[in-house]
Amino acid sequence: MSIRTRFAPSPTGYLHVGGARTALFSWLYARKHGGRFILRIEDTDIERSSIDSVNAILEGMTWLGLEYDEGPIYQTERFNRYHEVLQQLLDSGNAYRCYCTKEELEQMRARQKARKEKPRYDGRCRSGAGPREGVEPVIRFRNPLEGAVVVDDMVRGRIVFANSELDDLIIARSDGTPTYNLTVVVDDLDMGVTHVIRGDDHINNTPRQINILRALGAEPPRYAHVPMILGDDGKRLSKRHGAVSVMQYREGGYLPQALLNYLVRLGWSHGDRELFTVDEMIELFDIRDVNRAASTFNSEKLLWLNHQYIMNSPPEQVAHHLSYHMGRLGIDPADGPPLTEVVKAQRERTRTLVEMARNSAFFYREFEEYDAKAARKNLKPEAVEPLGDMLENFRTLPDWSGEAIHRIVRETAELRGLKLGKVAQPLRVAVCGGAVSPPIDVTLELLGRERTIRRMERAIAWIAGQNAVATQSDSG
RNA sequence: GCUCCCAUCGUCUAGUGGUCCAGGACGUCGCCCUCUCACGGCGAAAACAGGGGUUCGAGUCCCCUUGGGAGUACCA
Repeated sequence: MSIRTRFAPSPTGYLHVGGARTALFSWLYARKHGGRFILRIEDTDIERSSIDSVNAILEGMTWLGLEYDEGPIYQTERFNRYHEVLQQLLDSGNAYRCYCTKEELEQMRARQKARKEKPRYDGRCRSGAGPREGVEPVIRFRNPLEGAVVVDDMVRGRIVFANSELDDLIIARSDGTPTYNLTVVVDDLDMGVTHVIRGDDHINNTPRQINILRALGAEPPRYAHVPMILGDDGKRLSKRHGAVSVMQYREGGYLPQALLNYLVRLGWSHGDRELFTVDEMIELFDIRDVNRAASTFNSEKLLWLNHQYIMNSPPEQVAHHLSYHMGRLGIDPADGPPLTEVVKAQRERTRTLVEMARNSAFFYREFEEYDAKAARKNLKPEAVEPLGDMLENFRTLPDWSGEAIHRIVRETAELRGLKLGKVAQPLRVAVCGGAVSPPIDVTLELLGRERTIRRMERAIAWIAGQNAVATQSDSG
């Protein structure tokens, strides 16, 4: 039998990293076994679902490259089917109408809690309650009273639930709409899902779903409950923990590959390996190797991984993603050196694309002003002469190459009896505005002769200006 | 409260009864390289939650305690 997995988010917010990892695991499992991966949108809670959320989820999946083979399937389009199953359950006696009011149920729960019991429906309508005026009934599933449900979970092993712990859950609201536990069961059944891979917050729902499945005369799929991802405070990851939306990582300058690699290693490992291409993940991943314990999201390690991918991915690929961030800064890459060259020059010193874009802006447009600290330290009167020397040489340099530029910088230092840093640093600040850039020869080569000369002149003038101000205030 | 799940360095993890005075990675701290920032190289500190068993032998199996998490909805 060919394997079919699914990712079934409810569209009540963006795609967050926890959901993305669950989706990744499902996707990998299907890919590894040559099966199919289905995307299903669980939007039966009309109050809380939104089209914006659907789009946000789709956008996140696309950016990560988790393409689905079927779907998206919307549960709201399957109401006829759910009603059919509901009727079937009613007819077979596996479900019944319940006329208890919300108030009654709340009181029941309050009393149970006061007695330190587990709050649950006591089954008062189970043996055939008659209609009550002004009460639209809900439909409840008639859960077996005795016996146990055994789940052989692919990551947890065997879990046993006593039916006596379960109550008769609501499978249709009083407005007739089906609830989650019914729709998952029907959908997984209809869609031929063979492996349900989901967060372990669903473990407690599993025995109920299995009971419904059995009442329908179906065999349950295999289950794999993967652990949750916790925030820095040890609590379940949520919107309170800041950047948890997948798309926020795009904005933050992360490569989708890096996020995927980080996510797959959270709860799964293959010996001592840290870096996996997507193809390697598909080859090596096994749901049985997934950890049982919850893990904490560590932004520092993600940053390191992102840097690894920036350094080791093909420059063209990095450049492609970088152009998005250049665009966000209002920069047109046509106004300067090729982006792939910038990537090669910057990749070792920037851990995110946002950083790379920001630190490379000077290649494409003038910077507003010098970094105060860098200027104070390097653009001093004693820098004027070496800068002037180099400027003259640069004007007449026959070939504007890194080697030639490097030779001039080195010779200037030797001629003036200065350490290389004393010459290179002022030059760096002059052309890029700050104290940090790629090696000076690489920087100048990419920047081009025109811009280099203009900025050196500007720096020399600026130093003179500073000097004049200082002299003035001295005499005043 | 009740039910279920979980427990190796700060974090992610390796480890499936002996080869573990516990290995790797991130981070941290030294040193080296160096025109800045980095990259890179070398090195260091850092963990089997506690207690009982089982066994010749336990991080590895069992039980209890403790600590965390989830569920307990006419949410998914």
